[in-house]
Order: sequence, then structure tokens, then C-alpha cells
Amino acid sequence: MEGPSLLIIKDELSVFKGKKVTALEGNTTALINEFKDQTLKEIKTWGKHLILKFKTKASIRIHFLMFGSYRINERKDQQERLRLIFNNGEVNFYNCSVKVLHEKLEDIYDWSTDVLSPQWCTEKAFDQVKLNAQEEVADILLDQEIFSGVGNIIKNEVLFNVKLHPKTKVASLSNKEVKNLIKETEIYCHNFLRWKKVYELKKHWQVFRKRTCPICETKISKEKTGKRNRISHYCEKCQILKTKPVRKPGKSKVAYAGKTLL
DNA sequence: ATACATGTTGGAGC
DNA sequence: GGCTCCAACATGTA
Repeated sequence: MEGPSLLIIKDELSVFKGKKVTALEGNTTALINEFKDQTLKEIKTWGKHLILKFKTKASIRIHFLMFGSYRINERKDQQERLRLIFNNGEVNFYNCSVKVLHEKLEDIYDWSTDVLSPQWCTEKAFDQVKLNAQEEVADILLDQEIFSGVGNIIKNEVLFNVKLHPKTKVASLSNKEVKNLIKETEIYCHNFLRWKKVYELKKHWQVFRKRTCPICETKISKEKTGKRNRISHYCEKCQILKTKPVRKPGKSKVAYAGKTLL
């Protein structure tokens, strides 16, 4: 479940805004009793976090991880992790992480890193990316402190769109390329949301779980990359592995480490 | 049908 | 203390 999907859930849950929770059920180990008879004040998201904020100021945070799911006014044939019953209906969450937050949300969340937030700040993202020069681009896009909400689908599709090999190091990119990467990530997140709303997200996948490149028909490579060890789907022909040219001191000629120039 | 994957956390080990 | 690695969680899909 990636960031854009949470905006859809947030929207669907808005029917419960201002309603009182009459009962809570489920096998979560989080201490949720305090929310009985409390009024849901606001539904927020931060990246992949779904935050249900109550009038008391305490919140329930849901993270869907890889296999989380939910149903509104409907139950799956499966033990729910958390069920919230309101007078006008109920929501069920499955296989997710549930956490109770007592902190002020502004104290623990920085919405300027949330790609889909109105507060999203591309300049901040630029600075953060530049601070991680040694990282591979595939790893940096999954960094939730920089690109909150970006998941592996978005990562792979964005890297294809900007024609960068997932193992390219940030240090090998020009400032212009970094800015472009950030802008394209923002654009793809908005497209993801738009496409998902009309059930045509998969139709737009170009490399993620695809067999061949839509441009050159080369077989899509699929391998785990980077320190995060997540699958990267990419076209080795269209997506360039940029490497920083090593310059010999005092000479303008480009040297290639380890290779003999003939 | 077996393996993999829209993800993160916490603990072990160094 | 900090860093890295890996198990754990759990289920729909290929």
C-alpha cells in the first residue's frame, strides 16, 4: 500500500468524520479502549501512515505494510486487526500495524516530506537527496524521511520515466538531474492517485512486473538492488547507469579506472 | 503450487 | 552507541 492509495482510503473514511465510535474490536495488541465513545475528529495521512485523530487529541495510526487491507461496511472472512463501529457503519482493518499516538501530530510528523501533501517541499527534498551522495537512486526514493509515501511501484516507474538505472549513485547526478528526479516523483505520485481512482493503475505500469520494455522491447531486468535489497524492475538499455567520470589531476582527459585506454 | 512481494520494525551481532 | 543484517509478520497472486 503506497502513499497515494491512502488518500483514497482517507476520502472513503470521511463518512465517519464527526461520528462517535460505539465499539472497537479486533486482535490488535494496541491499547485502544480509550477510544470507546470518542468522536473521530479528523482523518490524516502522512506517507503510508493513516491517522485517525480523535477529539481527545489522541490518534490511532494504521500502517498497511505489504499485505494490509480494509473494508468499509463489509467484513472479510478473516480475523480483523481492528474494527471501529460507528452509528452509521463500520471500518475493518486487516493485517496492518496499529499504534496509538498520544503526541501532538505536529511534533512527530513533518508534512513537508510527504510527496502528496500540500506542504510537500521540493527544495527540502533536494537538500536531503544531496546529503546522501553515496546512496543508489533506488534506495533514496524509498527513504520515507525524504519521499514519504513512495513505495516500490512508484520507485520503479519513476526511474524508468527519468531513464535512470536503479543502481546509479546520487553523486553521479547533476543538480538538474536530481531536481528532475524529484519533480517526476511528484508527478508520478499524482498520476498513481488519479489512475488508481479509476481502477487503471496497472494499465499504466511500464516496467513494474512487466516482461519487456515498452520502448525497445528488451527484456525487463528484475533483481534486488541496494542496501534496502528491494526488487528493481528496469530496462538495462533505456535506463542509464551513470557513473561519475574520474578525472586525472591536472589533466582534462577522462580516465576510466581499471581500464587501459588504447 | 511454491515462491514471491505495493513494507517496516526490532533485536542480534559486530 | 551506532551500524548492518535478518527474522518476523501475513496473504494475494503468479
